[in-house]
Amino acid sequence: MNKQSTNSLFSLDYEKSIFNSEEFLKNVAVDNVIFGYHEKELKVLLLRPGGYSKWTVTGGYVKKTESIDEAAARVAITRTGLSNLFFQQFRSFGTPERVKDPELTPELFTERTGLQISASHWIFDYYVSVAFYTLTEFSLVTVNKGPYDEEIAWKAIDQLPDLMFDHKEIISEALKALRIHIYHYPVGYELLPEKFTLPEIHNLYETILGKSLDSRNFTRKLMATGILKKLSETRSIGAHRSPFLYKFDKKKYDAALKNGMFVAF
Amino acid sequence: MNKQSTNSLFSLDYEKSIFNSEEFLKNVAVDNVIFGYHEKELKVLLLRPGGYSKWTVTGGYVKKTESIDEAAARVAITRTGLSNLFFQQFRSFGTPERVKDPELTPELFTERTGLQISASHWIFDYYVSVAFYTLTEFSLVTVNKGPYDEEIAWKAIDQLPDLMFDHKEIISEALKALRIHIYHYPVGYELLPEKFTLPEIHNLYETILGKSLDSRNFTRKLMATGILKKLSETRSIGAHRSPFLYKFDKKKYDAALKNGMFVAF
DNA sequence: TTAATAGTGTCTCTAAGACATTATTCC
DNA sequence: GGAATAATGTCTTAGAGACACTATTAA
Repeated sequence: MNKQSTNSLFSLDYEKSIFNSEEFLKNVAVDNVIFGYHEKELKVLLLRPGGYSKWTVTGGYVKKTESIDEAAARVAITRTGLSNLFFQQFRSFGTPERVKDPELTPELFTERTGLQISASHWIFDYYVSVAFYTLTEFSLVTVNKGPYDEEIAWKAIDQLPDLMFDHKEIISEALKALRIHIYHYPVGYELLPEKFTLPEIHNLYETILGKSLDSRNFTRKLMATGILKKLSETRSIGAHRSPFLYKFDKKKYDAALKNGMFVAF
Repeated sequence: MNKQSTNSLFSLDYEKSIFNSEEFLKNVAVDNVIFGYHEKELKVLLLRPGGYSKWTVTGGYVKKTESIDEAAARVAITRTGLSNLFFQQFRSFGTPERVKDPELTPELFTERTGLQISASHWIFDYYVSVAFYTLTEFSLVTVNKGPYDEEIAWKAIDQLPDLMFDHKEIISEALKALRIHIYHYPVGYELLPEKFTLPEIHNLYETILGKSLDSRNFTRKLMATGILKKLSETRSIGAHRSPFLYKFDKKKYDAALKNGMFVAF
């Protein structure tokens, strides 16, 4: 669990080529706030680039041949190794001040990477971040560092370290968007095992919403959506009554994802 | 009403300079879907560039010194002459296919504008549009054509002409976003005269939502939000009972804009 | 039997939705 | 008086929210 590697999805040459190649759109990037859930904890995947004291959310540039959605998916796959994660665009951020940081100057950039890049290069202009959030079960993930990253780690959303640029605001807006999302769409398919218990999904909702929910009302309302199927199996959890297992009714789940639903928790 | 002019906010030299200057961010633009309401009609402000058969929503590039919000506001001010309009970012659009149009090729571009621009220039790469919508009362507006625009006009949202690129989808998403917005925030300050009647705001809501609302329930729910103040004056409307005039309670209106509210119409 | 957790039913109260009559104005 | 529009009250019903007891398991 919580494995970490610097893997072959990254190469130094590849990263270096970004700044000079004609492969990428200029002045645009995607940021992807990767939320990880595991046993009542909601965390976010953060990086600390080498030589910096501050952390960043995962992100990347957009290739001229791919859409912004594809770029966000590529970021998630590169960092987590998992494809087909649920992700959602929620806002774009763009102000001239947003990429100003005393630790990121052309001089320090050169010092850090060994690359000679003119101070008038477009990467020192401000860029617009199209921001997404992604949901995953973090115990399934082997996180991948890039060559310029000193650390990559899951951080609890209520104990965030110092963040670079406006990334604190981006995370806070991502969480707001997720909390609105959860009232209008089903959540959980990527966050729970295939078979799970009512207390497990109850905990998931409480964790994401950051508040406790009455179990009787929660169950009544969740079952009323029709997205769950009760199985006849139970899970043994020691010296306690064994909870029943449930599965998502994938057809109804997908229909609810597409058409929306409303549950007032 | 519905005036039109080519005014000094535009100049040909200025427009030409966009493509070569270092003043703008590359591969990013803002699109601003300007909705205009007047007497039970919801319209959108569209342009038809000279030499094209298709129409576009208003938009523009982003200066390196301004935020995307400022760019969207600048677009609205330039086109309508009005400042302080309500506007809202709702989504960003970015796929390699989105700016492909058989009428927009480097050759045709040169033919149309007389500008020699290399086919590898960044304006022929795809760009990401950060999309906003703006609300205004269209009888107050004097619309402004740019030097490359052959026509500018308000078009009813259910009778849109052929639109360039993905602008049909952008308008459709803007309308969806506006309809969700109207359930969570007050709407009307920029769309109604200072003093207005209940039937007038009732029509506004019916027009935006595209459905009829029971007047008794509508009044009850709208008054329950507290954003309206009933005046003792009435408006004379001919051989009918004179409706009372109302004003927005600006303090409560702004608080509701900031904190959100919920009204299920 | 005890300790821990799972599972579930009922009451109250608010508010959404459906619905029709009276009031005002001017001709 | 008639024609047009404004204004408003009540009933029903669905569901949100508050609340507590019984069932199961294994030590």
